[in-house]
Amino acid sequence: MDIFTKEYINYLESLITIFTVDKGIVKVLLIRKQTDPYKGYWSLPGDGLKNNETLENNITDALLDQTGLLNVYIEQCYTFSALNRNSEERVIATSFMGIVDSVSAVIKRQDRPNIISEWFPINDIPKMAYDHEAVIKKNIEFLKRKIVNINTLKAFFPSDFTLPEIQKVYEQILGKTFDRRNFRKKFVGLNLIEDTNEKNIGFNGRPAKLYKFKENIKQIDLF
Amino acid sequence: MDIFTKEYINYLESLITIFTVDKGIVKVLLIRKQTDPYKGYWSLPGDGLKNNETLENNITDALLDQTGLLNVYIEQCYTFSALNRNSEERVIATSFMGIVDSVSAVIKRQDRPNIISEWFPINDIPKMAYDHEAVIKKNIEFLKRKIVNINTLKAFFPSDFTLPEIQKVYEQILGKTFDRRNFRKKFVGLNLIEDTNEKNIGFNGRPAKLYKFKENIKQIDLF
DNA sequence: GCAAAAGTGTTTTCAATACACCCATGG
DNA sequence: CCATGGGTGTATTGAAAACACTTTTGC
Repeated sequence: MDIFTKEYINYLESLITIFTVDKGIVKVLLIRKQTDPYKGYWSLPGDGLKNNETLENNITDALLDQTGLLNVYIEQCYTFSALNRNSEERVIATSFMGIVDSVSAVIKRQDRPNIISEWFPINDIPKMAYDHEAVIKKNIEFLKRKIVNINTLKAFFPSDFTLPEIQKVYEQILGKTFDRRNFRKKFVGLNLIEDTNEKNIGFNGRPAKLYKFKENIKQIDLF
Repeated sequence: MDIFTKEYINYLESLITIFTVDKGIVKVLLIRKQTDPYKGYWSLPGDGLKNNETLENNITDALLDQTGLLNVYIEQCYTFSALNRNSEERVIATSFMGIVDSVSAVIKRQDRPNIISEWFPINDIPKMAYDHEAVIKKNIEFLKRKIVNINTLKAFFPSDFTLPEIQKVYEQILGKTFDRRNFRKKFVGLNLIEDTNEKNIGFNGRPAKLYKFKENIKQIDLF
């Protein structure tokens, strides 16, 4: 190949939309820009790609460095190559979608006072830097296709969960509502979960049963 | 950003798996490598990405230049960034999936005797250069998810088609068989196609009816 | 005891499946 | 007239949808 010349030099970055569910609300993790351009706007975690690392390593490292999140379930979504997507020089971005459970979501690094991060509900995204709003949208679309997969869902709920919780996650991501009885009937019928015989006390109303996913469930699509 | 330094310099290429259906067989377009490395092996069409073009423009141009194919339905699939995927220097590849109908598929450029291209059935792929076999696999998986979409299917059959033809395409890509009567019932029931009142003569057996897609059909998923 | 949210069962409806015979063409 | 492949209709099955009342907790 003769592509190792000046006009073929490109710069890449990885970006990630991390999802979690916080008290029943599906949220994404954003970082506040403290320098121009787009000072005060919000942005996705991510980093420039060095030529000795893979995109997957890069985004995993960036995530740990910027948010302290470890062992995050990630999937590659899309590569954005519009010439004007970055305001300065031309940078290509590969976006990822990530999921953390609500417990891991709170363990964020506090030793970086210059990194301000915050969880935002997916239908209440603040003003975003660069093309990051379009990136989030694309990644939400990706999640929409993936959430029907049992492993993707499991990333939200690695340990105990209630059926109403899971139903709410589906309803927010898929943008439609389900009948509680039919949802339960279908979900339990799939034989993927088991009752922990514990209850989700401390909330209004009758406490919901706590379930957990069985070990070694096979990869299937629900819905 | 401070990423515009030597260690952040990356080289990219686009690759595309073009699908078509030829006498009922789903095939992909490959190009024979005539120089080392991998001389005699087959490879996907594609090209290095200059820093003043988008991936989509790049792959469209490369396709026209290398195969003469124009107005191809394309969708981005995946970006491969393994350090050793290209045998020489490190090159990142973004793969696309493309579809052409059987009529357009034969119009290939003959003025490039040094480019040898050939259509191969998807279950009879020859020995591939670099990681292109893995790329094809990933792109076939992508097509598998996309073929249920009416617009993707339409790219295979922009004009007349028969129901047995479409059924065979589904069967090959999804890897399962359908009952002829049930397939027809469902497909016709979707109200997406209209009878052209012509027949597919010249083949063995009773000639199949020719249909065409209606104008302005809304984007839906079948199956 | 009242509000809030969760658990439970039955009926209906519609789509998916299974299945067998006849029809139109080429040779 | 025979081989080949395409077109058609019906009965069955199963999953999705619709729907109302009771139960458990917090306050």
